[in-house]
Amino acid sequence: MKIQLQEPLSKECIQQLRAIKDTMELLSGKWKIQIIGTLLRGGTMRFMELKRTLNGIAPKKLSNDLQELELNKLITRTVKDTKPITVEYSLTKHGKTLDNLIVEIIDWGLNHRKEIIQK
Amino acid sequence: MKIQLQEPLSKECIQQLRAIKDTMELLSGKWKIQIIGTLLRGGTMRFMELKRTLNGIAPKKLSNDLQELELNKLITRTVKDTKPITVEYSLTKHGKTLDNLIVEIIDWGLNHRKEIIQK
DNA sequence: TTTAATAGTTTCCTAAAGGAAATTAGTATC
DNA sequence: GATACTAATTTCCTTTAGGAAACTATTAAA
Repeated sequence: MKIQLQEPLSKECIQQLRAIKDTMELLSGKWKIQIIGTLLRGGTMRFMELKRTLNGIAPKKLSNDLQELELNKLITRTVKDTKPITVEYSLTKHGKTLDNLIVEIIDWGLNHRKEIIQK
Repeated sequence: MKIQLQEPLSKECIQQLRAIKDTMELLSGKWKIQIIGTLLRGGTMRFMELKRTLNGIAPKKLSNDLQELELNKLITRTVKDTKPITVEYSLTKHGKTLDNLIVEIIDWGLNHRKEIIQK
């Protein structure tokens, strides 16, 4: 019988696991990446514009997700003093840094579908 | 009053949204990326080895997630005919293509933590 | 004055994710 | 014969995610 001693994980490794957790908690769920991707394409958009483009999202969900993304400094929310009030959402500089990651996610997903289906 | 006509999303855009969905469904959850990341570092590993390294995972969860990853051709499961049975898990070639993506996720997460905390 | 658009919030419900603890079954050591 | 290690599976439970529908409040057009 072999007793396997466990080396404790290195600090670097623990940091990396935490980084994965941070990123995935932010991006997990059905809508968040779609919201960010839509804003990447569309620039500044209003609530109803987002709601229409993200076909099928419930207003509660959109509202909640936007709040969470704002808390994390990925988007800004600006209330315009127009006649019927309008609210504009756009990505922050920090939010735009998700561009590369989203491209990777898309590329991997496209390739994965090929891999799974045709073999 | 302006009526905003909606152009239907382009085929390319629909494909991209589907690719995001595919990738995120596969990687979402508390443990899957950690399992893949661990196998990327550790090469071939046994069930109990994984369980010890992924500090805190319930055996049921590990078992379920491994099955799901195997179904998606990201890992292989090999039963060894040893005295107490051993089972080895390792990444497929396809599974290893997640390397880049995971690096991006880690890098973004590290940077995000700086961005949020110190400002 | 009814209708519609603005941007949400509230309530209620279902489904999925995930954890804890016990169990299984084969083999091997004490 | 009791204990322990292998790799799970089973049962039960709580938490979280997310959807549907109704509602609020303001403004403006028909």
